[in-house]
Amino acid sequence: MASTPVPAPTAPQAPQSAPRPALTERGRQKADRREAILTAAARLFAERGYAGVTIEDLGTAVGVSGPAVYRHFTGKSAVLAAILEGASRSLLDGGERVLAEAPDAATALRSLIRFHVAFALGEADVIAVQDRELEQLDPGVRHEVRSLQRQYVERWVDTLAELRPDRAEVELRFRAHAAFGLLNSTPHSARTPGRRPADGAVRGILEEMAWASLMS
Amino acid sequence: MASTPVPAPTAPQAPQSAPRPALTERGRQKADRREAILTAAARLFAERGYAGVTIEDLGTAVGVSGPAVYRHFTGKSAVLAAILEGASRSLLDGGERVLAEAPDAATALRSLIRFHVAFALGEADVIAVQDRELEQLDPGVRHEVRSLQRQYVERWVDTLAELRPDRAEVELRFRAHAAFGLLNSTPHSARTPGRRPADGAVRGILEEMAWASLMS
DNA sequence: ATTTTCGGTTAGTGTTCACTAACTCGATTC
DNA sequence: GAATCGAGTTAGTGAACACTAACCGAAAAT
Repeated sequence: MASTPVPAPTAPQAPQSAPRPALTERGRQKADRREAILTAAARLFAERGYAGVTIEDLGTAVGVSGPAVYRHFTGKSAVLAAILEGASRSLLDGGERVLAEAPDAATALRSLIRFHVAFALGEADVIAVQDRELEQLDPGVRHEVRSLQRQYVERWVDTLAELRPDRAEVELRFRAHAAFGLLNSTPHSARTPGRRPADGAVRGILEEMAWASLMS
Repeated sequence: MASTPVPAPTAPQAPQSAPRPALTERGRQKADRREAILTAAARLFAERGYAGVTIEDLGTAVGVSGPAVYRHFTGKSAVLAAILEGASRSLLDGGERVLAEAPDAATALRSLIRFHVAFALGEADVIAVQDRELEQLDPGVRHEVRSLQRQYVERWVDTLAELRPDRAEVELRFRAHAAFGLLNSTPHSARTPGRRPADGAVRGILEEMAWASLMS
């Protein structure tokens, strides 16, 4: 299983509302800081939970203090929203990119699994947050994120349906969710370091387990 | 796969410190209320997260209000501690009971899976909390819970090692964790109701997926 | 060179919330 | 039957924290 190349997980990008890309010095520094806040926030939210992190923590983590964060986000929940929207958009985009290149359903499923494993290993913090803190979102954003997640799941379900037309869609959807649970377990094991196979091996094992569980 | 009977998940029980079981009226009512608080707390913590639930919420959920909870627990974190200690103890006890009766490793693994599926489906709230809120515990209790969880995992690893002596222990441990991720995904799907196979089917599918992923 | 913009600062402000104090009243004990 | 106990109540109290106000100074625009 060293065939189809998998696109690297895209960095979460500002959803819309880039009022001025601004090639100016300040504009670039601002974008960098925003990105730094998002990365630090993902790590902190993953470690201590959304409610366990203060705005002050967020600022301190990137070397500014407290209310400076409000120059980049309208509030604490907007930081969470940006993380989760970015994650679900990256997953959906990546999934679609992967499917567009797959010649048949079996390859498609293999590629989806490879892509998702790469994402879960590369963005463990984001995955952990996405799993845990969906409920903390404002209703509007929550609906948006749920919609993106649903679309991503449907790509898996469609692919599985080609491979196992004998099975009901509702079963395939349930199996896809269970497989996500399996693949997204890496942040958990990552929090218990040391007791884990080498990084290269982890990829292969997860891919094997996911395939076996889905097709069993 | 309708053979070995699986013991029902034990209700989480008071860890130690039962200063007086007290067959008196008041004693029984107090125990009932304590139990009611734990059940309600598990549901609320699962829904809104530990930090998203107030002591007032806990009281209201069982028909008393606010500070009455302190008659049963020394504080909010003690409620979480009781839930997580109960859960990890139930899992370990159940796992050991199941292993004691298994004639061979293959049956043992099948029984472990059946037991864990039953627990995850029956105590979805507790499972969700155990997955998400471990970090919120006071260090002492956290260490205790981690130790119990570790012992439970080791039962799985030992069983797997008999079936797959060719594989390194560290891989088997990683696989066990991934399988837990798969099995513990049910609270997630449970939060998205309707879109899920009938309860009877869910059991079988999860058991099949877990077995396939572990033995692949 | 002057004005404007804006990402940063420190110092509040109002609210939420865990926990405590003081008391009440029925069940338990003597 | 009187004394005690203890699970409940309501009314604080203090701390943490999201967010705002007012100001500052350098980069950007004119």
